[in-house]
Amino acid sequence: MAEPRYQRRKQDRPKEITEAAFDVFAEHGYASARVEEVAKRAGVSKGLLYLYFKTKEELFKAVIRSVVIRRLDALLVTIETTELSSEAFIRGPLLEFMKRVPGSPVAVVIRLLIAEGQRHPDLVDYYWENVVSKGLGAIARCVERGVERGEFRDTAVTQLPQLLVAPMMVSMIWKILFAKRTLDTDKLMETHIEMVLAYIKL
Amino acid sequence: MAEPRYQRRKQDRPKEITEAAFDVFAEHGYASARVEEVAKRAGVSKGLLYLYFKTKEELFKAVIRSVVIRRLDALLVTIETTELSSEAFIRGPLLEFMKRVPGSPVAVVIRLLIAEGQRHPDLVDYYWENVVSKGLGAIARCVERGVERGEFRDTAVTQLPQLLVAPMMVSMIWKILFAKRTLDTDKLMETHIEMVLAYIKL
Amino acid sequence: MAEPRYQRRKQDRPKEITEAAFDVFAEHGYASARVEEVAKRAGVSKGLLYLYFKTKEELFKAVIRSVVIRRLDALLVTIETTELSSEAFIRGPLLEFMKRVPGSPVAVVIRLLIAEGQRHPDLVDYYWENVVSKGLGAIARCVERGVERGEFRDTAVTQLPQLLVAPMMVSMIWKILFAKRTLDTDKLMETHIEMVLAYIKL
Amino acid sequence: MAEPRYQRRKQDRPKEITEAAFDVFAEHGYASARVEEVAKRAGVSKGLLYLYFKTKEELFKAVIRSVVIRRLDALLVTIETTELSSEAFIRGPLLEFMKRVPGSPVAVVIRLLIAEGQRHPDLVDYYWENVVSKGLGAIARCVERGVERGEFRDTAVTQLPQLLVAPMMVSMIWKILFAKRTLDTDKLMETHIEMVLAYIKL
DNA sequence: AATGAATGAGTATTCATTCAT
DNA sequence: CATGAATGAATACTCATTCAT
Repeated sequence: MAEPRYQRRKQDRPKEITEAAFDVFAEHGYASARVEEVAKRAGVSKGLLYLYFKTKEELFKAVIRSVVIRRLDALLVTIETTELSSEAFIRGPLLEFMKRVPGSPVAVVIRLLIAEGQRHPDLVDYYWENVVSKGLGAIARCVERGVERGEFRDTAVTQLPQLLVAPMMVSMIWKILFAKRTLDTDKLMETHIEMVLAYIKL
Repeated sequence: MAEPRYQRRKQDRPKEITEAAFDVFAEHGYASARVEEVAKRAGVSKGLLYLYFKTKEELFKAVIRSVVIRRLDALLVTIETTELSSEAFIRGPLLEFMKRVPGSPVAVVIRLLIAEGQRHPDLVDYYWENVVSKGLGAIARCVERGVERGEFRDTAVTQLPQLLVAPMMVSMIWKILFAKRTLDTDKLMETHIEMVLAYIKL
Repeated sequence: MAEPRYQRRKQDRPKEITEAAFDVFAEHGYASARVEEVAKRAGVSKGLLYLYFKTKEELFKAVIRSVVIRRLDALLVTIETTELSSEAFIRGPLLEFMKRVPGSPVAVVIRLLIAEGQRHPDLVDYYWENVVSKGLGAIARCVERGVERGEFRDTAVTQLPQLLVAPMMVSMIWKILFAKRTLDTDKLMETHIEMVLAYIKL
Repeated sequence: MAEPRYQRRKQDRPKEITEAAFDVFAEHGYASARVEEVAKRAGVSKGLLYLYFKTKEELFKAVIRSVVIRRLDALLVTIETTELSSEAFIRGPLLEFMKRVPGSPVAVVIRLLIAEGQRHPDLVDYYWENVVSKGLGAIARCVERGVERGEFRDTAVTQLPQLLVAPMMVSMIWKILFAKRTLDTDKLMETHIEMVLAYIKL
């Protein structure tokens, strides 16, 4: 009767909890987030929460990790397998991806990492390995391939993929801090990409 | 030779305290910073600290403000009064300034604001008015002048000075989070400026 | 044989705590009472205490209220339903009641109210409505009935029931302040009642 | 030029301080009164205050004592030397005196004693010896004299002078606690005296 | 004598974590 | 597994008192 639901919930518990935790951390930051509030929002008792996550810190790490994994992989695969020219890829899928990031949970994670990173170096390492280094590596390879194919000049951009994503970072910070001051972040990123391409195209 | 327990330095106290507080907040963030440690580092009793700052929050705000004011004004004045061409100014003083920021206390303040901004909107407003809006405004005017003088094309950059400072933001975040992964932030900014100038120059 | 550290007595806790708190407030007054001592006497951790009472002030109010409610109602009912003559009632149940008050917890509450009333006007209001105004009202009605029945003259006593309870107040204050100086408070009240009755009887 | 004032102030300092302290204690009670506020209101530095009174408690005691002494003596002398009959004295000077008390500083002192008495037994002793026992003794003697002179019957009132002052106590407590509920305290005391006299007169 | 900056012990309150049920 | 009552260490803030000036 009600059992299937019960079964299902049991399976989903960790996810339900990290999702509730994500919201709470997003709202209050790590230090000011209450474990109790996480439990309440997850519809779970405090005790049960501690059954799944040994400490608040564990929970925090789980939250960061759970958000991180998803999104990126699709992009990475596309980069490796795409048949588009590098320019087309940058103008298309990459720009699209960058536009989505500042409003996504990733922005929250970045904020949490900036705030708490110093006290959780392993988390930063994790994030570095799974997101930043992978992401930047993929972009670098995309540019490289453009160079190899004779689309692009060989410029510092090949070594510094950060140059491509910089406006995404700015947009993210802007949304976090200055939400009430409008900024056309799409335009920002489009123009930036334009600029970069003008600079590197042969 | 014992240090005097009493010192009576009403004039210097606020600065001594905010400086100690800056260090502590920089290390731990707002929530995890202990008032007692601030006092200890300032070589002062907890009680005295509360004589100068009514609450921990007040102290935090004083710290943010004390860091903010200084640096920027010199640059702004230079922008308004310089006899350099816009290009020369951007390549010279502005780039220099941008290179210095990521390693300066401003980076710490940014980090604190990103972490705590949501709970201290007045602080964000303060920062916006005194730093961001002023700074971006000055850069925008510099570009504008370049356009007026026939140095530059009229591009989106005129409306989006964020495009110029984006790599500075990236460098800052990088230093905060990934200090141990080297990144040639100077090269990053130089290349970026190169790119922008190539894009906007007639 | 070690006492269990955990007890789980949600039902009884509030009463256990307010009772301990009553003792502590009685001994030290509000301001000098330490929450920690209340907890200790209640055999409870400080944290638990705050689970039941949001603040020390809340606890204080709960204590006052918990003492107030009880005692009076029986008397009030008796006054309304008694078949005794007013004189017999005053000489009997009322006098008995008055004799008991100065040694009862009510005396403590009065002391606390006198001490702290100014800073807790709502508590004074509460006490006024639930005790003083009810009690004086009932006594007034008792006298009035005596007048209606032709037992008593219509004197100022009808309007000023305080005249009947005055020696109870004196006895209370005396016990609070001058416990070590003996005073036959029973005799005091008996004589007083005698005096009043002599004055109002036809 | 300004010297005389300086001299004068020096003489008056203790009085100025205790007067300021009286106000502050009256407003906040002992525990919640700030020494700093006393100093400020006395127009004196905290340090100087501690030159005159070793501790807050000393200051408190000085305040209590300073208020106590005055008023009573005049009455006592009058009682001993009056040529009025006892009845006339009670109806006249004594009643007048009683009427003045509830609105006088004495009421404040009583409140402070009720609140703090337990922790300052010596103060209670002091008050007992200098005020209560003297005052009640004098009233008792007045009644006694009435008995000796054949004005009054020999009743319990002779032994329990509290019976005469009871409504004064009630009025005092009333003003302290229920200031906003009107009570004709003069009428209360007049009627009471009437009652007592009717009871004890031959 | 006079000041008020400085001290530090003391206290209410919070919250991650535990554990009897 | 699940609960939430219970714990207690941690921490911001206060205020009587001291003492260099």
